[in-house]
Amino acid sequence: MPKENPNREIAQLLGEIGEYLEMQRVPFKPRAYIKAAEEIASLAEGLDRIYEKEGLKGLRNVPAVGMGIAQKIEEFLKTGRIREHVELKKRTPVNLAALTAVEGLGPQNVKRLYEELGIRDLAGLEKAARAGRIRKLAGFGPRSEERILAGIEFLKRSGGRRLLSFALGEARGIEEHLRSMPEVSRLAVAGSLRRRRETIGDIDILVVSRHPRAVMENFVSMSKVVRVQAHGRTKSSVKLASGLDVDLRVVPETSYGSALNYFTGSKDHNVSLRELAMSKGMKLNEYGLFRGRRQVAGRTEEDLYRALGLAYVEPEMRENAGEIELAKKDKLPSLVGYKDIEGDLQIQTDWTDGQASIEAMAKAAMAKGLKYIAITDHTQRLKMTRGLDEKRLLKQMAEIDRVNRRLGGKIRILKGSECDILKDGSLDLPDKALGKLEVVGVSVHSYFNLSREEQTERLLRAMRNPNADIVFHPTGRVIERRPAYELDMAKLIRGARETGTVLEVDAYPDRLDLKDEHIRECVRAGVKLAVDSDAHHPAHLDYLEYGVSQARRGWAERKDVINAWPVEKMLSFLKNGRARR
DNA sequence: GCCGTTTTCGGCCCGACTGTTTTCAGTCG
Repeated sequence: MPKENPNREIAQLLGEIGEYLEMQRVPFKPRAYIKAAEEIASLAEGLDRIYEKEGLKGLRNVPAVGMGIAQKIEEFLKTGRIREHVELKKRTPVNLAALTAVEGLGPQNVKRLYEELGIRDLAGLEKAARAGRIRKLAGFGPRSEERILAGIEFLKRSGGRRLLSFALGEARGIEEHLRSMPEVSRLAVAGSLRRRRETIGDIDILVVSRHPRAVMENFVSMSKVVRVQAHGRTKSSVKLASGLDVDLRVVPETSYGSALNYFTGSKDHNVSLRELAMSKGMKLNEYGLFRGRRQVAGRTEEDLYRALGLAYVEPEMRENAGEIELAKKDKLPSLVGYKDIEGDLQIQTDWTDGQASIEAMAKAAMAKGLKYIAITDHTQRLKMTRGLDEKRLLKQMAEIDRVNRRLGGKIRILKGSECDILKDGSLDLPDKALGKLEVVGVSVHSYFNLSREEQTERLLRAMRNPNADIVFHPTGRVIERRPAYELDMAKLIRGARETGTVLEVDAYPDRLDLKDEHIRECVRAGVKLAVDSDAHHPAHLDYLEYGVSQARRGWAERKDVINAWPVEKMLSFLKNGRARR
């Protein structure tokens, strides 16, 4: 298993320090630690590298990290531990992260459960709950005990988060169900789903209705609901058979915009908006933007942002990552749109491990409104996919010519390849063969465990090949299943810029590779992207949507995405790239 | 502990719901 940078572990330790301090009711400090932990967890670069390069000063440049926390990080990097964490843990020796991951269980309750029942971890918690010991504690009861058991069950089953694609499917089903009610006058899916995060913890749905009771009743009695966790007048919460939680909120029409904004998040984005509202002598909550008692905005999100002096911020950008500053200056990027994609540059067929013919894939793409696709089957080294050698590749090219003629120009099928990158960075087909293709993708399917230096050099060498146009799924990660191989991303992006190579945003639901933060770095560096479905079946062309979300989360505009361009412009860009190498 | 077009000191988002409470604490988003 490749070794990952220390960010995850440091984030966990700092987060636990925060929760321990909360346990002791220390004011304000807990939030500082927890905030720092969140920032670090989402940091692209390893803290070890930052510290190597710029020392304490570099660490302090990380958002939410000041002198105190920077020194704790330094301590960890030097000694492998943080003394304060060790001390706190000694006082309350529990597996804090695991216990507070149980829904409804926070630091205060963990403390009581430890002190009164000696519970230290999930196993102990489960045992005590099953034995009916928890309900005897003051402040707890049978319901809390039940909830704890259900929380443990969910953690065991799902690890807590699901893929975007999965959650989106569930959400759209519920959306359709509720929209069929005459009592529902407006409905929106909010939360991290609306921001299109790559994994989703729960589904948030917002409804405007004059008859909240009827909507709530219908919602909690849906057939997929296995448990009702809350059932109030304006808020209900259920668990679906799939294990996903769904929250439903009902608000009045006049609050729709502010509620949608509030429930879309992110939390950090909202906090910043509220602070901005306060600085302007107003107050923002889910019911509206208020000056004194008077509501000045909140019926729509647009009027809300306007009243705060901001340009409208697209949901995918609401991560408090600089978007508010840009919105103040009306300098937000104009994100690539879901309908901007003109072609798909990675498609497999039944020549290798795809399930449909070239023609069937082309027709499916036409039906989706695409103007061009590249057929990019695997190459010979990938034996299990019956990868193409030079001879079969030539045959396939002839077949593509035939299909193109048959389809009469209604869609253009480009000749391409997903050419394997060998261990030393050379490519799996001779240059002479690759030179005949219009779109050459290159990708890694072996030797995931090379050292960071070797892996980076391997990819750089592949990019220097005069025929390599695009690096497919550049980091190789599979969400929640396989971490990315070790890679110096900054170096790779520099290499892409120097060689004019395109980096892919692979839209396959469990890949989403590149990640949003890497996309942002590409955009900043002027490296172009290709958003591809990686389809192995006609239905997979729908995955393009997830790739576009990902690109939008990385602040990509149309000009950054080559397959959002007309085919001739796209091809001449690739040709220029080859000429530069 | 962090942070700064009110500030290097003095703030730090805000409301709903649950469970077990008789007025509220804990948790969540």
